[in-house]
Amino acid sequence: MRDLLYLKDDQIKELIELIFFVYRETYSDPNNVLKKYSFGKAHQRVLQLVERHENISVSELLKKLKITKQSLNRVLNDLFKKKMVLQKKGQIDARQKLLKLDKEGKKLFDEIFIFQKNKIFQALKNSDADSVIKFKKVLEKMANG
Amino acid sequence: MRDLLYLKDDQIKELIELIFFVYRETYSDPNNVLKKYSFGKAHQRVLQLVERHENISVSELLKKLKITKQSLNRVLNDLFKKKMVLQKKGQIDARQKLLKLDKEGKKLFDEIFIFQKNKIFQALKNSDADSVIKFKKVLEKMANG
DNA sequence: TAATTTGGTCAGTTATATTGACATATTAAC
DNA sequence: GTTAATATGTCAATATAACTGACCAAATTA
Repeated sequence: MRDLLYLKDDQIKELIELIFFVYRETYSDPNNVLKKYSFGKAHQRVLQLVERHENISVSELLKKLKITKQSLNRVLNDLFKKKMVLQKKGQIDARQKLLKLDKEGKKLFDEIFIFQKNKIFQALKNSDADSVIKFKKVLEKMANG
Repeated sequence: MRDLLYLKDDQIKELIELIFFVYRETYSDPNNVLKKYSFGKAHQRVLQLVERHENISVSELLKKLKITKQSLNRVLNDLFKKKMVLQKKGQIDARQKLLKLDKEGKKLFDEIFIFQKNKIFQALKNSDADSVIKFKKVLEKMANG
């Protein structure tokens, strides 16, 4: 393991702690919004991934979420029932189910997004563009386990 | 809400997605290590917080974790039984139980830390110091919900 | 003394995940 | 054209980490 001389153990431990807090704050339920539909964090994550990746297939979604299809299916069926997500057959491969947000899903996504955006803006209002861009680049490097 | 002109909605959505992935990757590895003691992520988080904040009280721990004391107590009792965490009465306030890592806890913490450190080094080996420092500063701003 | 804080505990419930087994339709390979 | 692999779905049982609500004891503060 090559050493990063500017990164001491204590700083790494701090980083690890911070990542937990930031994750939790970013995803800390826009609770009241989700509870209206008896949805939880699992539904929120699916909504967000489907929004970001329109026409994503179930198996691609599974790879991103790293959960079992049984778990995903429970959540997905909830979302279908409440008209949040639409499915259509894949045109190239008819076995695939391609997913995208339905009207209700877009509404709910936006409602959640407003909370998150607000929170991020509050946090970053005094940060310069360079910092935020570098922040995102480092995040990208760390995201691909 | 003041606008951050350099941050478009799509970039914020990307950020939110990345934060999820980074959290998961940072906290996912040490599973085999934890399973040896039938511990889970909940135990890991307590270990890490107690390591970072020696002599933390139960109520401070609760504030950081944002879970109920019933949840924490289950985890904490597991850790006591396996000699991972030590408690001592607060000297100023005898109601308080101050927590720190026991010998076994230090060993387990280190085992987990090696995984996480390795992963972070892999991710950041081509990043300059400035990026990583700015990354951490932005994280700090975002961590205080 | 009375109220508050710190911590613990019992019991029941919910949300999200797991494993394993099995089923169906579609596509790819031989 | 049969066989194998892929994409998806479903039933059932289990685990984990959280929750709510009720209640208790000891120590500190007002």
